[in-house]
Amino acid sequence: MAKPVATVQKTKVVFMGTPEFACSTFNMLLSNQDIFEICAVITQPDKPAGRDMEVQRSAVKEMAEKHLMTLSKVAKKFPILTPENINSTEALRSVKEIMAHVAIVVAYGQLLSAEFLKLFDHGAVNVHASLLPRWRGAAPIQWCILSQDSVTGVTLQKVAPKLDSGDIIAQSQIVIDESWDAPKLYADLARRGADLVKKFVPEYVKGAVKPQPQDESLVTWAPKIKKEQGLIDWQKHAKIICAQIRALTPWPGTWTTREGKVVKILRATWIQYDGGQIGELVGLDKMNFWVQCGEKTALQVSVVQPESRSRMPVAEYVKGYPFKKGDRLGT
RNA sequence: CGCGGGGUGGAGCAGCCUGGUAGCUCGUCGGGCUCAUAACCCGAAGGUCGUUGGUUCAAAUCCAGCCCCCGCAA
Repeated sequence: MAKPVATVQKTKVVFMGTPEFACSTFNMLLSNQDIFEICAVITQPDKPAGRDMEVQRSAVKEMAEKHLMTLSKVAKKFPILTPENINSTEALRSVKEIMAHVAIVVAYGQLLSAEFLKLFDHGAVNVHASLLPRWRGAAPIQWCILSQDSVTGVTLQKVAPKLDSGDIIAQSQIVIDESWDAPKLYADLARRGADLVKKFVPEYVKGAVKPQPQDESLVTWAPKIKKEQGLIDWQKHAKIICAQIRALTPWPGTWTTREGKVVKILRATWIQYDGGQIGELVGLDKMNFWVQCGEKTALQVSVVQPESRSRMPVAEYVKGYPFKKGDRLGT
């Protein structure tokens, strides 16, 4: 019954990734070591982060170290590399010694030079959280939701020196609606990305799939999100504000101000309404409050987070921070 | 020692600066009103004020340490 595993040619890979998003693919590699031989893991160096600036390791490094600890002393282990600059001559030299077939890159966090890509027989492949050529760049998931796209997906591309411009090996599509927020889409695309890697990387290495070039006329960009993008502009259509709330969670969040203090809005829907000034509180009940937005719409808010406080339903928020009709937000 | 905000009956807050009866909006329980109510009226229960120690005749309130939560920054 058992397959003669030893006769199967394993794909020798170097895995490169950093945050949570990369862990799905990494985990897939760990549990498919009959197909993939993990020669090394490369991730971003530990950095001070969080409150008190404690040094923290990346999600991938944490997972890798936990995995290594479960192995017996004689088991074959892979090294974890955390170069400050992956393109430095020093880093290039140590990666070259690994002699892997291909690098699998998922949200690694550093651009890869042409020199680096030459270190592998088949270069590097990358999981990107959009349907390239749409949303090249650092924050495809957020921009996709901000733009209210109805279809998105994940792309497996051959890494080119120019960011996200590589030939497409495979894609997986998904239809999304207003029920999708960034964390949900992250989780879904991470899983789909892992599936693509499992299915297509061995094929690609064998030369069984021919990567297709991207249509440069359809390129759009998804630059890194800036904190200021979370500030609500009440002039906008409430639908756009809803998209903003779904796209920018959990970071940087979407907020307005009330009497000089920040109030994050964590959950909201919208309605047609025209009866107040922009940013004015136009309605209030036990569970929600409504704020006048642009284009005859209003935002119906149900969950908020006041400055220095935890998130809470509006039902509780209004007990401690009483509202009355006509109050203004965002001033 | 990166910066700042906060921990007060079951929930959300005020009170702290200018020490000395525990307050507000709700919820809960009992009663009333109503065809009815997440409505209204009457009444009641429920709090070691995060924790440890200090100052004081007296600490939620002032001082020091510790624990936990939140935001900024990365």
